[in-house]
Amino acid sequence: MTRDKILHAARELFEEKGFDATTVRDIANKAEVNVALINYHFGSKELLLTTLIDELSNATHIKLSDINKSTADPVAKLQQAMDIMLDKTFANKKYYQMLHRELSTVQRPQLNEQIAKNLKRNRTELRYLIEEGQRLKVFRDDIDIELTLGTISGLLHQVTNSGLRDAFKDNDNKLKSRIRHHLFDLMLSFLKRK
Amino acid sequence: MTRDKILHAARELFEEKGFDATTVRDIANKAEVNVALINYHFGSKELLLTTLIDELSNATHIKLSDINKSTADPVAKLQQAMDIMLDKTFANKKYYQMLHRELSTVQRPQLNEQIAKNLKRNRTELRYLIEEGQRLKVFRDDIDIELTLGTISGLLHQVTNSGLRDAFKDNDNKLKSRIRHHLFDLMLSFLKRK
DNA sequence: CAAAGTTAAACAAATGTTTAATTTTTAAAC
DNA sequence: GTTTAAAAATTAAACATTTGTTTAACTTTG
Repeated sequence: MTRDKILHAARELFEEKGFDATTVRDIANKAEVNVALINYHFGSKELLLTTLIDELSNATHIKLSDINKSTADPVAKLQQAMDIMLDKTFANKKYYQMLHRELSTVQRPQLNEQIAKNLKRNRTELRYLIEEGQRLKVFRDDIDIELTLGTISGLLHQVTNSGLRDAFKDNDNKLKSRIRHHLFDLMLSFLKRK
Repeated sequence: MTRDKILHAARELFEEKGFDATTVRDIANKAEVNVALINYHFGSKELLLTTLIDELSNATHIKLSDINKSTADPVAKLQQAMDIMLDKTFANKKYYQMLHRELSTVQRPQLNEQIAKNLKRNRTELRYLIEEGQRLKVFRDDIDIELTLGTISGLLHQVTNSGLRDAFKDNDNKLKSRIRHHLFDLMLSFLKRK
């Protein structure tokens, strides 16, 4: 189907080169369809991107709510959550790269809203998980939760955006287990009551 | 001087809207000079950016080498270093935002090299500081240094790129001291030997 | 007067989008 | 099952802007 061919080609190009650097003709060529079909099916290049993100937001969503429902202890829950986040992040590295790249621009403000809302969902669940750990007196309660969440997403951002150039000599699996270990170590030595 | 007027206008526009979204005519208008003068003085729009970053790299460089030379204990040194990094980061927020925005694109690879080299200087000094703390048996030596550095720069990246939207309701000074406190707390509970 | 600096205009290429014509698909009528 | 007409999809071409850059004439400076 034409619509899907366009979406597929657009995803690859937006993820690879970014929205601005990708022309509608690039997309049309890769999808092997006529240029005009992009505007015919999506209205505009920008609406193509919004549609794409909308459709991918569910597929890439990091679902932590199940963990919150379980009765495991806070430490185990946090580890599960971080594992899932790591998996999703690595599985959709290019996609997150694209989101952050687009988020860093100031044009298209409503698209920024869309992306920010998208990324925010994970934070809410993770915050809840930490707060629960605090209520159960397992985690310290004299910490800055917002910045704790920022620490985690900051590190994951480094993963997706190759801020870790040197560490990136490793292959993905090796790197993932390194980050996993570091993140557990870091967060637990910070969060756990002494 | 024309050259400086252009550089000054270019900095403001690149920091605000980004390189691609800024046109040479934007720059010429803001600098109140003729468009052709940009190419006359700098050769091209891209060379204008490289020149700008070159000239700013010294002004914005986070100089940690003095700290490394001192004889203070590792904890104090680390705190000093993080203080300086925080100050520089806040003082040049828009500038770092621009660097990371540009770094996230894949066009202009040699410019990426330039920026990466620029950002890397800080990491080297900080790594040395931590390694020294390890030699003095003050810091743990079973940690992943590369990812520890990534954690710090990841958090600072969140600062410059408003990944901390919610926390950003605070003014800069309030936010800076929050981050300072969090960073000290986080890093010391992670790094210090028990 | 020669070199450097400045100007307005033109240039060439690329961009997202629209148009108008043509083909294909859909679905109802026979 | 075939016909038929409206709707949907596709096409090539054109369109209107915008872009960074160059040119050629000029003014200013040393």
